[in-house]
Amino acid sequence: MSIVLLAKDLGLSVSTVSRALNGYTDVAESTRERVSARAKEIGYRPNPGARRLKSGTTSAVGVVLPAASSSGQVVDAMYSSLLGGVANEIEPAGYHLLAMMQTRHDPVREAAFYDNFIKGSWVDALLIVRTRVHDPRIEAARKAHMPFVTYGRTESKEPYAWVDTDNEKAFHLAATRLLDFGHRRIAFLNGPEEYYFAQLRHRGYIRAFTDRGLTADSTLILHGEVTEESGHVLCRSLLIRNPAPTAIVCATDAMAFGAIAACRERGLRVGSDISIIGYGNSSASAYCHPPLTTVEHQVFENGRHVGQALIRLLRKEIKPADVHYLEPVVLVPRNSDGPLSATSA
Amino acid sequence: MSIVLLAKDLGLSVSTVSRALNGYTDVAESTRERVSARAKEIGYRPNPGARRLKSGTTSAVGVVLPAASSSGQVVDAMYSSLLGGVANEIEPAGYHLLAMMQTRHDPVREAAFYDNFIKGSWVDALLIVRTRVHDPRIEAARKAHMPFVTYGRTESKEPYAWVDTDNEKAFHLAATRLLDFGHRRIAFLNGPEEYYFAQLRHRGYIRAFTDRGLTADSTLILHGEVTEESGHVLCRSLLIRNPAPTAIVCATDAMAFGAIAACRERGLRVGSDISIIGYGNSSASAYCHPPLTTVEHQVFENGRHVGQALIRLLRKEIKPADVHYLEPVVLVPRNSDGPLSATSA
DNA sequence: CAAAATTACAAAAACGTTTCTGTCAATGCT
DNA sequence: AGCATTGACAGAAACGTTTTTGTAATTTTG
Repeated sequence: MSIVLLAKDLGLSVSTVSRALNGYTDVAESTRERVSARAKEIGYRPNPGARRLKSGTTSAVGVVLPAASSSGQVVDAMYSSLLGGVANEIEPAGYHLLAMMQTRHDPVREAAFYDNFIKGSWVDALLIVRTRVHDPRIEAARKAHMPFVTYGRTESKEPYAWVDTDNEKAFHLAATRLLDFGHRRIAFLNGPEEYYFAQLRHRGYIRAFTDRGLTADSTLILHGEVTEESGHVLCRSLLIRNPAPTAIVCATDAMAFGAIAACRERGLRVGSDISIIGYGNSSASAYCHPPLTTVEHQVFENGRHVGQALIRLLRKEIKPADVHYLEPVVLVPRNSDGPLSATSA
Repeated sequence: MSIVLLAKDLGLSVSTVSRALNGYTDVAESTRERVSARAKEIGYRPNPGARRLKSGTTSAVGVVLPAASSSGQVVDAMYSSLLGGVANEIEPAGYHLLAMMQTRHDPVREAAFYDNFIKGSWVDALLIVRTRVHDPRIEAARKAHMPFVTYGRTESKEPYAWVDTDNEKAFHLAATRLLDFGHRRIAFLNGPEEYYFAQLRHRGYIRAFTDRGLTADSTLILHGEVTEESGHVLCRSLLIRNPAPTAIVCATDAMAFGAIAACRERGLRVGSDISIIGYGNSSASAYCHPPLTTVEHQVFENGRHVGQALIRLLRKEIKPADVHYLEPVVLVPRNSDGPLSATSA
């Protein structure tokens, strides 16, 4: 069912039908209605390939799914929600989401991958996730004049479009809460150093100490994957120290679960003997034992902001320098932390 | 950089260059090498839109992300892994993954959605997830001659391509283990009835009883979303009964976490006072308290099988009737279950 | 009222491929 | 030698749109 058949059926020229369907002003309102009515009737759908060839646009936004760990087998579960939020916003605007997979954690191949993808004109815009402190992907997209939004920020001289959560404030809040409880030996199970979010969280954690004239003990800051496994081994290494930390703030709820398990193995009661704060407010965090004090993080909602930004960028309603969304931070107090007890001090 | 520039550069005709690049036999081996060498040199990439228009193929596989709950805001975290596995397999073959979002849980709109998508020739093949007992999407894809693989099975007279986990065996195993422990009042927190996986799990659970001449108490079978929240409220409703169940098998680890929380609220020690078995072997299941007895479920790996099936289907190397992959079942015993204690009996 | 402007449509080129058909030389066969 | 076959390439149409340009008829303007 092509446009030429539709035109023939209507007794109009192909160009008029095309212009009618695409909202041009030089077609009479009456014929426009006649055209769209008949189009719907016989189920005409413009061929995306032809449209794409002619107009040079793809109606697609690209994203590459990063493997969560070095194993390359896992994808961070968070991306389900993020992509869901993005798709939710871009689809009403006629865009689809094209997902690729980054199988290996290899900077050289990554550059070639992105280059191939951008130059191949597969998508009209890009969503860049898991931003690193210095991220070459941003330069690559800018050079190719490909609109993009990053989820997470990066160090860049040029302005760019980003959506992010307030990592610094979140961990400032968490550490401050623990300091208020009287804790001083507060460990920090952070994510991999190369990611910018880890850097920002580090900054917030440090600032909580300096804000009250204290200095953080840098030996209590550990880096690792944001998984239960990693949280478990990292926390174990912390607990055999002397003196051991009296509180731990974790980069994700998953890490916190691992840490809680490690504490339990040592006979420590989480919430009284030791305090633990997570991040993400995952649904599990409300049902674990003890219920986890954590920081709200609405990934689906952030995805919606990304999608909106993408659309407005594609429509040139806004400049990259003007799209910044910083998710506000809310701490969710539960029972995994508390005042420094006499015993642990 | 189009093929005509490349042809001009090489002093060959466009058709010869095209045929050289696409592996036709009527081009000399020497020229083929010359062409591909020069193509790589000047960075020629066939325009996907043009190729798509001419050949009618899109190099894309479609999948629609179902909203997890009726709220329509959440996407099941499992899909990250599944899509990761799929992408991992189809990308080396030159295919991408096109993801859409099903915002509403509405059968009528769903049909229109799929119809629009299939007819619109956006993708070469489809991945259908969250199969229901009777699933109209399968008939729609078949009618449109669109190759497809389902993740999860359905009731269908005609053969079709599917990848699934052995739901029936998994819950037969879990229930049998609890029966072996001496439990008889074994509740089942199942997923929504409309999904076929729930039906199969039900069947396995029932068969565990009948296999040893027992009959399951149907009032102990509850249906709900596969979330912590749902597991929590369902389990609570179970525990106020008299007599209460002495064991619970859950459709997912998440449900089990909710159930564990409900038990703890009632002062029940999970693993001795009451037994709980989950499903999925999520990373959290190993670190919660008590560590959860569960059933292995490798979603990424299943995704890879889906991807392979899709590729072989697209290459017509195999017929839909011949692609069936049933993930083997392995029970992971941990500490959340145990023998029926004298007190609870 | 003639000229200019506007309205509503049509013709045709173009996007960059793929593939069908054609051609010419070289080779094989009887 | 004469004819059919094969090998290696070229020409040209076609895929289904969008968009530039063109052109009548109608309306507005001075």
